Formats: sequence, C-alpha cells, structure tokens
Amino acid sequence: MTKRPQFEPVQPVRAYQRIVEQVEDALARGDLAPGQRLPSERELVAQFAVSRSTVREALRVLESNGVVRSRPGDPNGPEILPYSSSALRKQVTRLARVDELTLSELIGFRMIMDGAAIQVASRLRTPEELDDLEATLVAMRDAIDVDFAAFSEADLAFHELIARISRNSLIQTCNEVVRGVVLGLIADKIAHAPNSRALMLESLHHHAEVVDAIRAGNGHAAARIARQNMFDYYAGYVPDSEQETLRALIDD
Amino acid sequence: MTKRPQFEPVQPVRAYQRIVEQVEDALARGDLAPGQRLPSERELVAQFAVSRSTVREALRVLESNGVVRSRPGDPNGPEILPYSSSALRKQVTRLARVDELTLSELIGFRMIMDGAAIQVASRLRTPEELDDLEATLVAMRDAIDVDFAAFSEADLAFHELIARISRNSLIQTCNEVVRGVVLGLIADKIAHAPNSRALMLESLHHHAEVVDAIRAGNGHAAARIARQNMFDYYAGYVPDSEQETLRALIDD
DNA sequence: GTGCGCCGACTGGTCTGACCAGTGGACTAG
DNA sequence: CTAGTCCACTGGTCAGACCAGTCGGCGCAC
Repeated sequence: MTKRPQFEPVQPVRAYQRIVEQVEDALARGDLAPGQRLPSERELVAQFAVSRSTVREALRVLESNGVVRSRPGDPNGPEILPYSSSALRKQVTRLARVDELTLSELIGFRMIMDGAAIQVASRLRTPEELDDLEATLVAMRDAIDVDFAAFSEADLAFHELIARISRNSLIQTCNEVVRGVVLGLIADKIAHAPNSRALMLESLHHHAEVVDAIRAGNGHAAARIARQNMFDYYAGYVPDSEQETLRALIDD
Repeated sequence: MTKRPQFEPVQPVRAYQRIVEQVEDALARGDLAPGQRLPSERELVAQFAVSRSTVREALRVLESNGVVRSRPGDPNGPEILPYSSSALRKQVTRLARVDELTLSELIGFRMIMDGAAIQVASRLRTPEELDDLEATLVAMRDAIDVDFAAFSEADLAFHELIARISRNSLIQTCNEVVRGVVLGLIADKIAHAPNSRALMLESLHHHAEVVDAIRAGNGHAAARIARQNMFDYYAGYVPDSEQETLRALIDD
C-alpha cells in the first residue's frame, strides 16, 4: 500500500439521499425520537421543497433501514420505530463497509466472538448437540477431499452450530456476517495456497481438539484452542504490525 | 411463552416490495450475479408492468441494501454490486431488528465484547491512556452527584476509551451500539430504582478495580471483574431462566 | 489511417398532478 | 351513551413530462 494521493470517484448527491441524512441526523441529535411521527408525505414535500416522488424514495430508504414504517391511511404519518434501529443500523451498515475495517480488526472480532461462543457452548451443550458437533467434524473431513469451497461450507456449519448452542443469536449473526466478510477478502488466497490441503487438515485437527475440550466441559481450553486456531489460520494475511493485537487475544 | 395460536398482523404487500423480492430471489438463485446489470428503469417498468415510480422505490430499497447501484446516464443500467449482497445483507438486517433479541442476548454480547476489549487494552495501553482512564473515573465519581443520565454519559466515555485502546474499531462500534440498545430498554428502571445511587457507587468501585488490574497488566483479572460487574448491574432485569447463560460468561 | 470533437439516443433524477383504497376522528341518529 | 355514518386525510400507485448526464458512433481535420 503506497501512500500516493488516492482520489475518490466523484458522484452527485441525490435529493432523496439528502433527505435521508437530514432525518437520520435529527434522530441522532434527539430532535426526533422513536415513537414520534414524521409529518405526512405531503407535508414533507412542503418542508423539503421537493416532489412527493423524491420524498417517497427517501422514505423507502429509511424504511429499509428500519428507521420508519408507513401505514396506508394512517393520519399520524410515518412512525419512527422504537430505538433499535437508527443508530444501530447506521453502525451495522458501517460494519458491512469493509474498507473501513482492517483485516486484523475483523479477525480479532471473530477470535473473540467465536471463542466466547465456544466457551458458553461447552457449558450449555446437550448430549445431542455434542453428537451434532461430531457429525460436523466428519463432514469437514469429507469435504477436504472435495475442494476448499466445500471445506469452507462445512466449517461454516460447524461455527453456526456452535453459535446456536451458545443460545445467543446476536453472537450467531455477528459471527456469520464477519466470517463472510473475512472470507470474501482472503478466501481466494487460501484456496490457491500451495499448502491449502495441509491448512485444511490442520484446521480440522484443531476443530477436533475443540470438540474434545467441549465434551470434557473445559470451556476455557476449548476457547483458547479455537482462538489459537483462528490466529494460525488467518494471521499470515495480516501485516506484522497488527499481529501483536491479535496475539493478545489468544490467551488470557 | 404459551403455545396458544398466535396470529400475525395482516399487512398489505406493496408492489415495490414484491419487485425487491423478485430481484433478491433471482440473485439468490444465481439467475442474477454481481457484475451483471439490471435492465434500465424503463425496461423494468415494462417487465414488471408497474409505473416507474414503483420501480424506482424498489431500486431505492435494493440500493440501500447494498444490492445495486445506479449511475445517472449509464446506458448499461443499474449495476449489481459485488459479493456483499443478498446473503450478507439479510443477516445484517436481522441483526438490526432488535426486537428479535432478548435482553440477555444483548447483555451477554456486551459482557463478551467489553471483557475482550479490556483484556486487549490491558496489554496495549500506553501510560497516557492509563491516565485518561483514571480521569474518566473521576468524572464518573462527580457525575453520581448529578443524576443517572450524567453517570451514564461518563460510563459511556469510559467504555469508549477502553474500546479505543483496544485498537479495534469493530469492537468499539459494537460496544457502543449494543450498549445504547440495552440502555434504551432498561435505563428508566435503573434511574428510578430506589437504590440507584448505591448501584452507581458500586459500579464505580468495580470500574476502579478494572483500572487497577489494567495498570497491573493483569488483563485476565480486569476482564473478569468487568464481566462480573456487568452481570451484577444488569442481570436483575433478565428472567431467571436466562441468567445461567450469562453466568457462564463471567468466568473461564 | 488516425485522432479528435461533436451529436444523438439513451440513462437515471426529479417534478407534476391525478386516482384509489384505506384510516380514524368528528358528527349524528338512535 | 352508544352505534353508525361520513369525510378529510393518509399512503400506494400511476402516467407523462423535463433535465442533466453518459457513452458510442459518425464524420471531420490532419
């Protein structure tokens, strides 16, 4: 990454986008609060001095962002949805904008979330879930002989199961999302690495160790192995300067 | 949770929403792939047999979901954006719909993230940042004499600082976001609790312990205290049946 | 032949004005 | 006081128009 001047593509700002920003800003400032109502569309037309089409396009964006909801015929106007959304959504969208996050931040996040999920799972898992977990290991073993995509798929199933056992859908969702982003960034490199097969085998081995530790009820060890595994698996793609932060996450 | 028949509120399906679904389905099926182009708006008008306003409202939703992007004048039509799209977006949206999350999931998430941030921070913190941290403690002490809102503000500053020291903006973001949601759900109850002042003092005390542990470089202890503190602070608002999950998070 | 500039057929962004099926509050008849 | 009606208003959708931008190709000058 050289530091030569990097120019952003110039793009026009649309009217509906400026409306969205104004509403979201008002919400962030507290001028507008959940439970309140937005003026009716025709009122907004007057206030923003644009056409109703433009107002409605802005409302569609806000609606899809979980900020407001419209109901036909409701004289009170569009409803501003309970807290949740606006702030949360904005941040989460930023989450999806990968270019603002470094790879090490994403991987660190996964180490934390996955480790924690495994730790909780080792306490809460039922015997049946333990069986499921071991079945997933077998599937991973088989997938290695197919290709990296198949292995990746099986690995996803493993982590989904872990997150589900941890009884926290927020962990589950975050894990899935961030995992997808990380893989999108480096899956190609792993798949085409000369030692790709060795990497997969090693990963499988570590996963088996994790399951063993879970079976033994040793959540601490299970989480540690999982973090170490993730570090080994991904750290090579992170600049040296950022590896220290990740290393600090492995142990406790 | 009784199992009596539960009816969903019936709501009209909008035309633009059906267009969004059709496009996302096509994407999920693979009939449409990133890098491809959507037909022009006027073409879509013909295909979907709706007006251009409707097509455009659908495009705004898709655009805000990161599925497509339009560029004025581009004869190729709206662009289907790389990767990110459908699957990722769907997950992210689910994350934003807080009402599907239980309080214990949110609090558990915070215990994990905050604990991890503190652990990393205790390794990476500079002497200056340690000073900042202690300054925040003083601010929290002063805020107790004002009101709960002030205390909450100071507490936020503390956790923001921790997250910043941990050098992971993803942790920072998630912490802020989920903290806001949790507070939105129960801030009132805490503020009006009869022992509100005692709660704040106790919380302050634990924060000071955390800082001590960070100063000593004992990340493990710091994180443990922080998780315990958060459990004590919030667990009372969580149903008994879900407290076990949280308790499993405290230790390791 | 090659390069350049112009042009025109398109695009998306915005506007206007209209119609419809709903909603909910005011008003009225009992 | 209630039950029913009514009406002003809402959001959803439509048709048609204009504008500024984009891009590919045509033709001109060299």
